[in-house]
Amino acid sequence: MTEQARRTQIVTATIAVIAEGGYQHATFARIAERAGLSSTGLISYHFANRGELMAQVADRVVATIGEFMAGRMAGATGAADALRRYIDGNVAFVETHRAEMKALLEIFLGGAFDYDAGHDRATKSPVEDILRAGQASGEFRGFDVTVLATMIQRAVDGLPFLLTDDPDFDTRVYANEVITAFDLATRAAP
Amino acid sequence: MTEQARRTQIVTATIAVIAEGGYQHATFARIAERAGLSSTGLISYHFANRGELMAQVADRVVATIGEFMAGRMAGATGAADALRRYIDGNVAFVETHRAEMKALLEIFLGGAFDYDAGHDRATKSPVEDILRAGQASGEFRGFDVTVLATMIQRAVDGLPFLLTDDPDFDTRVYANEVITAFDLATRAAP
Amino acid sequence: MTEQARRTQIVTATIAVIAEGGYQHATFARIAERAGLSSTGLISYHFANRGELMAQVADRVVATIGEFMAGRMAGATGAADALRRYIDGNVAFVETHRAEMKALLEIFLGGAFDYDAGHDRATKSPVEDILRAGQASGEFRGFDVTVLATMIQRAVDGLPFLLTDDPDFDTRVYANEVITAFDLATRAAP
Amino acid sequence: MTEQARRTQIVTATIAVIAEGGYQHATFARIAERAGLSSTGLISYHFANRGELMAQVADRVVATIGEFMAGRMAGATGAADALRRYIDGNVAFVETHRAEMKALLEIFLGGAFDYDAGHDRATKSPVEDILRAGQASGEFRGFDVTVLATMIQRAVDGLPFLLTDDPDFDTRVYANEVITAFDLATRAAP
DNA sequence: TATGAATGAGCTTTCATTCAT
DNA sequence: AATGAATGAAAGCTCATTCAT
Repeated sequence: MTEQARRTQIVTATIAVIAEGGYQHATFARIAERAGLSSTGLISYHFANRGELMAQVADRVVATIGEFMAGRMAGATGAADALRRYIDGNVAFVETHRAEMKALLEIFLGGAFDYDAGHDRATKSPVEDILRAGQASGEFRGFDVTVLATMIQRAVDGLPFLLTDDPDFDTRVYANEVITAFDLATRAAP
Repeated sequence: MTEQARRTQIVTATIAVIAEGGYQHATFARIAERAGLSSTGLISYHFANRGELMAQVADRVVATIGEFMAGRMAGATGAADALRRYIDGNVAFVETHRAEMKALLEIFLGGAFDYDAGHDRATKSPVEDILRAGQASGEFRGFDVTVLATMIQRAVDGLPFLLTDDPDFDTRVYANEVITAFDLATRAAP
Repeated sequence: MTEQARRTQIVTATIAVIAEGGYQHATFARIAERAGLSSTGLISYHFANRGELMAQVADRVVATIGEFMAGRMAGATGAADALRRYIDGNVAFVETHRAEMKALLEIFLGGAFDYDAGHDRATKSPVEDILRAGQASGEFRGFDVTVLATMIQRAVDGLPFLLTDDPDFDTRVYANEVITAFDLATRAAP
Repeated sequence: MTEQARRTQIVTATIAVIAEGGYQHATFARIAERAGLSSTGLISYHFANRGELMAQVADRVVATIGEFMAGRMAGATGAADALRRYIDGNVAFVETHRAEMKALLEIFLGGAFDYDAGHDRATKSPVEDILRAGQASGEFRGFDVTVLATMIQRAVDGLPFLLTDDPDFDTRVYANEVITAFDLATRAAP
């Protein structure tokens, strides 16, 4: 088996284990079992330490989101439309990649792992870019970009937790309500 | 030293340790060291197990928030005003109780501890009550209450994380921006 | 409360706790709770250490057995009759003092406590005396006294274990069978 | 070192430690020290928990007894002869496997470990089978099988304790006396 | 590249015992 | 004589990581 394939396999197993039992529950033993590995030593062989494995998991999910969102954002007709697409796309991603999203949030919140800087750069920046563009074009009013970006990102990231409580919650309702709310909250006065 | 005083002291030390290093980092050894205890056995002596200690920490913070917010909410002139006070009060609480708030969020997100039911009842319900009242009085438009309540709570809970990244961020700006945004997002069309 | 009364109370509680949960389960905390004491320190105050407490428990039960058996053995008409009374008396004691007997055996078998010397002197010797007397009088055949005494004592001590497995086992059947068996096994050839 | 060899080594060390100091004394630390292991974690690595280790010890000794006794019982010419061989075989086993036998008895009597069901099935049943066969063939008289089986098993199991008190006691004398006694106690009237 | 046994630090928890009051 | 908080050693167990093969 090639090195790359092995790493991919381990990362995939890690995502599954985290999504099912949380960050704390995701021990090397459980990941190895899920991946069908013969030894936990194999994980250490391919990743320098636990932190690197978790970073790779985060990277993979962030990359997957990036690809997914790129298709969703393409052809946006303006900042308001872009924001709408951003929210809708993120919710759509959660619908189809619930485990990945859960794993990503668990890793960020789960402990010693300090990935926040990278996270922010990877996830908050696009929203801030949209917001700034909308203010420049006059579509959006003059709010604090950091605060609104935080609010939007947290609204979007809140869906997996809501789904954990109520797995049958209608994600389309969630998307539409969040889109409407931030449309009202950001648009420039007429 | 009286039992109650000791328990209080241990809970206080636990809050500090969690706020600094996160839930996972908060081992009995570190809590004991921070509290100046002679052994971790003293923690077990006063709390049945780790879960009970964390539950006590959560209870204390929730109670503190409750008292604080009761004073802030008193005299609200309507749903819109109540929502404004709710957001402003929560932010004000974070300003003065940064460690407590961080600890509370860490415990909820941090692992095996299943306090979610209580948390929701204690924190989401008040917001939902305000939103429903505003819809009934005609102050608010006809949004989905669960979604908006989730958004508001997550916006408020996001501040401690933002402060972790940038400890000097202006919390008044945060409060005002969130208040304005949700005022726009919830108010009924004229 | 007088010192003697307190010691008696603690010994009584210890017997009850051991009989219910075994030697290992009988911690100072559980004994104190059962006795209604305010602190485990009170046990340490009245007994030098755990070993002394257990020795006192054993002493008390042995003394109780001794008194009980003295009445049963009085008026024996010979060695065979004495042996019959010994077995019957021991079984009768177990019937009426199941907890005490269980506690005694638990202590002997339960651990670091080395009470065997005293136990043997207190419990095996009487049987050996009977057997020797029977051989001297010609009632018993010429067996090894130590071995037969061991067999008899172990047969008698086996009842509590049999009762633990099957609490409804008929103790009278047990007594009569053991009496008959050792009558046959010890009597001199005609 | 292979897993099986390590498990065997740990079981062997556990038998030695129990035989010397009793069940309670046999902590992971002492077992590891006796086996020359680097840490107690190695025991946990090979056995799920303390109970499983003790069960393995019991299983090993029971299996060893079984093999030993199978050779001894083969070719028995009747129930009386089988009983003689059973007693003699058990005593012979104790002669050559004193530590194993002590360990087995300690584990059964030593505490939380509930192996009784298996023990009874493994050790009491064979005796009961012999007794029932002897009653059916007319070799034995009409006693209660459960009681006599208990007596015989306890007589046999008593030898290790007698040897603990007096290590030089002649085991052949013990075997012959027990055989004679139960021969007299069980045989049918002429 | 993979194995799997081994390591050792660290975890929570239990407990008899001590001691100031 | 009694209290009850405190102590500290020891327990079983978990886990990421190492290493010889």
